[in-house]
Amino acid sequence: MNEVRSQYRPQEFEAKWQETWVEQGLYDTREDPDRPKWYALTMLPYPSGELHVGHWYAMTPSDTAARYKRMQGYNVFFPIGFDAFGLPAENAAIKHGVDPRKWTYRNIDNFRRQLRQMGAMWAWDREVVTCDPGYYKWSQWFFLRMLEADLAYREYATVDWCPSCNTTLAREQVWGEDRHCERCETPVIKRDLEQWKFRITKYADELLAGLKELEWANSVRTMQTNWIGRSEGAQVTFRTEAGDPIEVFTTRPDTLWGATFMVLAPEHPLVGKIIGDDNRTAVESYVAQAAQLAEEERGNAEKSKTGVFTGSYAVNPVNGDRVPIWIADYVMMGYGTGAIMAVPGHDDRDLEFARKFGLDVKRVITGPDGAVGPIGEAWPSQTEGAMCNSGHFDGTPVAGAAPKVVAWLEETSKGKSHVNYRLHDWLISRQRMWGTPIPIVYCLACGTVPVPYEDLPVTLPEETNMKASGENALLHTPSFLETICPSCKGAAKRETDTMDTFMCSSWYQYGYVDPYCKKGEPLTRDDRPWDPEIGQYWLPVDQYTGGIEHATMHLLYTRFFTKVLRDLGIVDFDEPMLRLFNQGMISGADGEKMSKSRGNVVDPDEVVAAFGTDVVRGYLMFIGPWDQGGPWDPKRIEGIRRFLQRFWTVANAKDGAGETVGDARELEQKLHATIQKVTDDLDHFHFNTAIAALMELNNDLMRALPTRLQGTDLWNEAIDTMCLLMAPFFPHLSEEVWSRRNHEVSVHLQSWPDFDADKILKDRINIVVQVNGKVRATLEVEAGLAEPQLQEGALAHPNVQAHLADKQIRKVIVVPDKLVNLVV
RNA sequence: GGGAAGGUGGCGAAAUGGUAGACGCAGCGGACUUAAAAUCCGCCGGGGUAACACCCGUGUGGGUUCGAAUCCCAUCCUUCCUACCA
Repeated sequence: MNEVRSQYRPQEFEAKWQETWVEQGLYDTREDPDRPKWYALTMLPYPSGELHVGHWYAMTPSDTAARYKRMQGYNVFFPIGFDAFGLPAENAAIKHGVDPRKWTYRNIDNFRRQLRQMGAMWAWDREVVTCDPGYYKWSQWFFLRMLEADLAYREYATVDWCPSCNTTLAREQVWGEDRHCERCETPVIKRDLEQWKFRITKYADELLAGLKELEWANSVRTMQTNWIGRSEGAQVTFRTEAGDPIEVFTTRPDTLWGATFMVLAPEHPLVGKIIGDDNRTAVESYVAQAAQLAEEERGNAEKSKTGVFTGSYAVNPVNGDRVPIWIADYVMMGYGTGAIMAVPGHDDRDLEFARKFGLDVKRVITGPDGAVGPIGEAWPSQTEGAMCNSGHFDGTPVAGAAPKVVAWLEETSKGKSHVNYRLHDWLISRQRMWGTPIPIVYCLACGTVPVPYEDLPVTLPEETNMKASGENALLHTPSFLETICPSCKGAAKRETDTMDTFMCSSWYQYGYVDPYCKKGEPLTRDDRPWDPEIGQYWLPVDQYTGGIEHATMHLLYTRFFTKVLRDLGIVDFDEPMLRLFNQGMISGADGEKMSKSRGNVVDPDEVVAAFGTDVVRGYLMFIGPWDQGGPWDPKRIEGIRRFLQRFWTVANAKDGAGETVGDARELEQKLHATIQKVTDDLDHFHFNTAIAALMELNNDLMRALPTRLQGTDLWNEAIDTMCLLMAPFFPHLSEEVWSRRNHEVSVHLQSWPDFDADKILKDRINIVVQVNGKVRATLEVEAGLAEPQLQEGALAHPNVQAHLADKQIRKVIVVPDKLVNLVV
């Protein structure tokens, strides 16, 4: 038989099928109201130098899932595009003198070629490139609409600045304990600048509440919840003895009576005003020192506390206590009001500070034993104890005390209920040229003037004057910079900051449905960025897939953006992506993160040349659970190649069937069980176990190959079904085999196979017999055997009898078709 | 300090209350071959046995249950996120 077996040579047919699918328009997009739609979206790539095997890891399972939905009868939309603005292009321009536009489009060409090699069902007819003016004019249009709605604003504030990238960053792009730039890992510094921001904090509560509705992984929802950082409490006004108000935020209004001092952040605006003359030198040098200190050291909780007394006092509004005002860098200007009331009796940090500087410690909540004993350590419990030393609140149980105190604060105008968020407004200004220009003009006469809708897009200049210093080239490009004020027609200058590229990716899922809508026409305020009918059909996204690294960046921004679009009347839903699956990361063969410097990067071109696309796809899906990631192991890719070879062998077998009788019933059972298993696994993104199930069925077919089963109707049904089940994973091989079996219409236009539940039931079943829960025997019996017979069979087994010996059977547990447990 | 995900053979893993290790890699043995590659067949957690039996085994210690990798409590370790957050 060996001589009739042919070799599986994917290189001989993969390219052919890719061309055929394009010719046949197999993956062209059509809105079809008669079929249910399924919008499957995978995070769009940034076209850096080359496609990485990490892209394959993210994208091929997404494609498999999309293909599966399509075979189930959905009209599937699986678009692709390029997130094409960003610093690498600009850096290449500065370093090598290449035009960032040329650099980017050249990379995109290469990406397209490599993406086509995946054999994925991309909707190329709806491709989007975010650096095309036809795309970014809509980003500018959104900006203008948000400006009108007071959701975009300009503010002079302290911002994070990356000295290496020469630009400001959003809070979300500052990472780690040392507060480094997300891109280049340089620690950021603080700068005071006038910057554009989006009012994402306005949606904080809704962004929190919406998470409950989403079929997203817990980890992402938790990360967003923590990032938004909602805490309930009260804002209370303390006053200096001179009468200046100092607002503090506290989550423990029930401990107000225990405030024995106050602490301001060194950057607090009141600091200059309240310094007593005797303390001026000390305070000023402390503030100067704090400004010098890197955030990383300030942020380090291990560091022992430092601080300085201002010489001023404030009055505690609830009991009139005179409390000293200190300055210390453990209070951060960026959270709450930048000032705190310190309650050392009930807060560890305040206690540490009080001890170090000899400040009063007062207990206003009774301890666990009900005593108001000596202060050993801070007593932070919010559930045990009762208020004391707190005027008429004495005796109030601490559980539930806070709302009562807040109500009283409001009645007496000493404070008010307040919710504080960790979330900051989204800073979108970037001092870089390779981005979407912010459509604003600055005029000496008229001030800040938005570019009129009909003048959009504000396009980037063809030629730019790149500076080796990395300074924004737009500042040095007069053709861009110098303009005319839309309002007074006088000379004016354009905003040279561009938008954070997360702006582009906040709405790309909408851009895909109708790319570059209103080509060439002047825009108006009332235009729509995509045809509402097309949008109505496809939106929102049904299934999103991508890495978890975007949990508090892109995934938060795009949710915010959708809520804005809803409030602008552009979409009629609240959430952009209903389901989200986060794949893991593929690492190098050494288990380390793939990177050029480590030399462990796998080039997809090379492995595809060696093994073919289908093998690479299959290998990536077989590594392990998709959300877990794992190392690239060059040896294990052989396993998938062998599997596909064996399928090829089985599927191309002709004649040569042997004399032995195969078990048809067993094969039929396995066939239907496999359909069920693969269907169920694909529903849950369990690609690895789905492939294992396909391997099992194929192994059974290998065993049946030399029997008389080969060539029977059942055999042919099994091979055809294998083609269908394999099609989403291995689109080329299954198409090749399908066509060799004389099917005329593409395997990818077939329906997903159904299984027959009756056929999955086995005729004969192995029953486990346990004595005291330990397996002592197995019995092969016919399915559905009644309990008494099962029990009888179990007792009759010699090994079971040996274990029963002369013991008394106390209890018998029988699980039909599964096991008998004898308790003695 | 707070949170999330994990911990199972030599390795990637499977099993979500019912035969632990499916499927695959590596390894070992065999067939084919002058030989090798490829391909095919078989074995493959540890101890134990001539072979069975039997004993041990899912990070660790308890618990629930006829029965636990799976559920509960405690604890250790790994990875990630977050953090003087008031």
